[in-house]
Amino acid sequence: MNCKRVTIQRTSILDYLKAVDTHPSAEEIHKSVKKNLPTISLATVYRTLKELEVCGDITKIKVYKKSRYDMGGHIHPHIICEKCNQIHDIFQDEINKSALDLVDKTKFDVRDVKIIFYGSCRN
Amino acid sequence: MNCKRVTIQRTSILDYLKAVDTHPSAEEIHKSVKKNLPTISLATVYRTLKELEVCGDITKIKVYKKSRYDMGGHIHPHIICEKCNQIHDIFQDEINKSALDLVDKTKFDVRDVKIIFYGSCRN
DNA sequence: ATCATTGCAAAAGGTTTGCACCAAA
DNA sequence: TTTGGTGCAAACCTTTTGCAATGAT
Repeated sequence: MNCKRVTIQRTSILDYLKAVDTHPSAEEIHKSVKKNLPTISLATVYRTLKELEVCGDITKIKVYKKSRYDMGGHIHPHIICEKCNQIHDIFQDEINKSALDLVDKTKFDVRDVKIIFYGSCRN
Repeated sequence: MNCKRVTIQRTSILDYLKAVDTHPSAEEIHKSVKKNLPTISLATVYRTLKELEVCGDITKIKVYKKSRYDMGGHIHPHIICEKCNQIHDIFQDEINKSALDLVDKTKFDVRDVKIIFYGSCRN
């Protein structure tokens, strides 16, 4: 972590994010981390998540009103299932690449793409 | 409009959205429509926008905390300029199409894609 | 006359912030 | 010791909602 100080709160949050392959919300993260660190506050979770996002270590995905966080190693598209209300990762790099290739780079300096599909998974 | 009743509020909002080629927020829409219809409330703007979105007539784009609305005829990618903080339309249909072609449709029933580029425009 | 729509004000709900205290360096 | 991090509670801000009044059909 490229923070100035390594605290138990920060390492706990990061450990949790590393361990999990879902896309938890701040509240879910808070609830889980609290099990081993009962005094941690939601505010700290938000502050840490913001840092991690700015550093590019995690991706924030807005679903309805809540933000969900993804610590998947590299940027990839997601699909939001409107039936089960879950976020699924799509590990097809070509999608991101082809979008980046196609966009008109004479008009824009592109830094990042977020691609979100909406539909339903076949669970 | 496929609403049950045609009111001056609804037609005003729709007329405004049709006239404009930017991506106004609910507040901006409210402010503009108010000029000719001083009593219209923000709540009505939100209620109307929600209807239009459900009907598929407009697209909602979240930027930071606010929602912005796009009534562009068909779905297309957007780029959010991190310098001027504006949303620009990208009219390159191939981007959406290639994303839709690439995503694994054996696992998902895809209804819609939202593609947002982040970067800067060359203004 | 009916009942969807409106305006108002209050509530909701996720996220941020001020501040005093605490702890990593 | 210094100064960044934390917890708490209050504030924020956009969006939603309950309700009585209004107006389209």
